[in-house]
Amino acid sequence: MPRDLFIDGVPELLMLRLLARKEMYGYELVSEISKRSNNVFTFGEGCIYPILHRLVRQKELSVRKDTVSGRSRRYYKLTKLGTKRLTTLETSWSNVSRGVESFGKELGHAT
Amino acid sequence: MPRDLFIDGVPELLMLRLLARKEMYGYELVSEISKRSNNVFTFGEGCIYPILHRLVRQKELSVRKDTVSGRSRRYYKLTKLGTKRLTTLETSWSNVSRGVESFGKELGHAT
DNA sequence: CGACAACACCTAGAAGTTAGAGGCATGTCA
DNA sequence: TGACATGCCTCTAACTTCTAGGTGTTGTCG
Repeated sequence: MPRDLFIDGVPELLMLRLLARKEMYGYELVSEISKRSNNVFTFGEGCIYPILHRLVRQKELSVRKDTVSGRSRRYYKLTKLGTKRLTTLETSWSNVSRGVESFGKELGHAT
Repeated sequence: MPRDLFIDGVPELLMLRLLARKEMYGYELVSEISKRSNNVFTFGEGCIYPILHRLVRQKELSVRKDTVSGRSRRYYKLTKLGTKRLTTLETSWSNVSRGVESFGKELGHAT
């Protein structure tokens, strides 16, 4: 089965949006994204974790280890760089989104 | 340099939208997309041609050779399969687009 | 004539992202 | 004890776009 189109970059954007509000752990992000999007976006853990690791590597997220009821968790939080990254992604998304929409409109209104 | 985000599938979508109106040739598509999008999207030939070839391979486009003022051109046109493909892409784009927007609104990220 | 831009097509390979499958370990509850 | 949900992680495959090149023709300008 071919991968879903137009998804490129969306997981990262949604993750950063959530993390901009409060720190969260990986598993939590997975279920929160599904829930908040009404199952429109159902990214698995194999999708979320690599992105998390990359963002940490790029110093856009910071990690805090904690243990809750015997289970170790890694809480991720935005750094200043991460905030900039989010802004960049929002701008980028906005450009592409409006670009595609207006492209469609131009074609629809032409006679 | 990292690849542009959120672009995945967009070239194909725009190409199909244009080809749904009239047959066009590769070089024409390249410049038309740049022009129509006010240079928001500037896909090079190396991006357009492989997609064209794949769509023909999948029988979603048909080709017609022609020679205009001494220059040979390959005109591409949508087949019935191609029309279905366009519908699929439009739906897919719509889902992702609305998903991201509503996800943003819930969080208070309205622009 | 000779050089050069514009036109028109094409390929190969790299880069980057998501998806799937699976492996661990812990705590709870019947 | 066994079954199950929670929570973390890795590896590999698959997919798409992008860069950088290559080929050949036409028209133009000095």
